[in-house]
Amino acid sequence: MTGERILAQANLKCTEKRLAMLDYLARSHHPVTAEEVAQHIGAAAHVSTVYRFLGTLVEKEMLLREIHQDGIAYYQLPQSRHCHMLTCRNCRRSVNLPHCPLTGLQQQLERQTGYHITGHLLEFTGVCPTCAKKEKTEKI
Amino acid sequence: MTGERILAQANLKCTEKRLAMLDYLARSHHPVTAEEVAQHIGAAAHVSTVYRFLGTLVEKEMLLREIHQDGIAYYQLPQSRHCHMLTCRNCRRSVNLPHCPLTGLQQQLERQTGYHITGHLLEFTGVCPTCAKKEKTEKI
DNA sequence: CTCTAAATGCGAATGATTTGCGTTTCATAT
DNA sequence: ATATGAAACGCAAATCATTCGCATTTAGAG
Repeated sequence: MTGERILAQANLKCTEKRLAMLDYLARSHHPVTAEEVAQHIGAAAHVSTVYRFLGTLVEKEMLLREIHQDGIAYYQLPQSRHCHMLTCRNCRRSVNLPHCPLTGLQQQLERQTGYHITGHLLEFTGVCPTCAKKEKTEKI
Repeated sequence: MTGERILAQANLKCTEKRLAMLDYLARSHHPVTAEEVAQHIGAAAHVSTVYRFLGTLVEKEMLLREIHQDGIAYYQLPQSRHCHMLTCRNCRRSVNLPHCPLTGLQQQLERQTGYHITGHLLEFTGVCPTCAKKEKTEKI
């Protein structure tokens, strides 16, 4: 969906900065931080502007926000296929799971609990092969 | 496991405050915040002391820390069966999943990525039946 | 009992995020 | 095209959980 369309649907004014932010979000195929958004858009925007805009979209349920285990909020446009991450606790490098393994479970859970489930967070933590090798070397 | 035993195994000195903290953790059958620990122990301890002690235990992998979607760290002693939560975004009331559905997936993921996976976080967000009813009423 | 390393308290520092407010810009009606 | 009110923006100060530095106290080995 194009940035103009998203803004119209959200009933928000169309500005250069907002289009740039949406463009960056659409381009990123993984969750990104507000800081990253602020840095990677051509039209420089103040961090507070970025936070405010992203927050507004989240309120309108047109953007997903998840707080990862590093304590930082990551944002992503809701795509047909969202993904989850496996992050190295040492170097923070992460790989994505190819697809979300929870869709079926979520439906089952809704039936069992009566909750209307609006989202979920799944994050794996571990040690990547490179760091595992390093740690082994250092211990000798 | 008793508090004395945990401290001995962690190679940490045995103090009144630490025993109180461990006691509280053992008594809580759900993840708790550092703030809660500080408030609910008889022997008053400074927050920084609580944070330091909990942090030390986490480092030694004798305590689990997970950052929830409210951005706050929750701690729990590792039990034979850990669980995950489904939290109402409105009233914060939560129900537990009966068991962790990720064990198999995690092993498969280790094979595929070469990462050594040390933990995971799974958290569902939704609206509980009570709040759903309320929201519907308010909209009329 | 003595002595040292570890534990504690306190306050200041940190870092992501939010907020208040004055200024600028969008977009709608004239 | 222009005026105008509302929304967006920039900036700096506030917030809040968490961490850190340092001086003081205490556990527990010898």
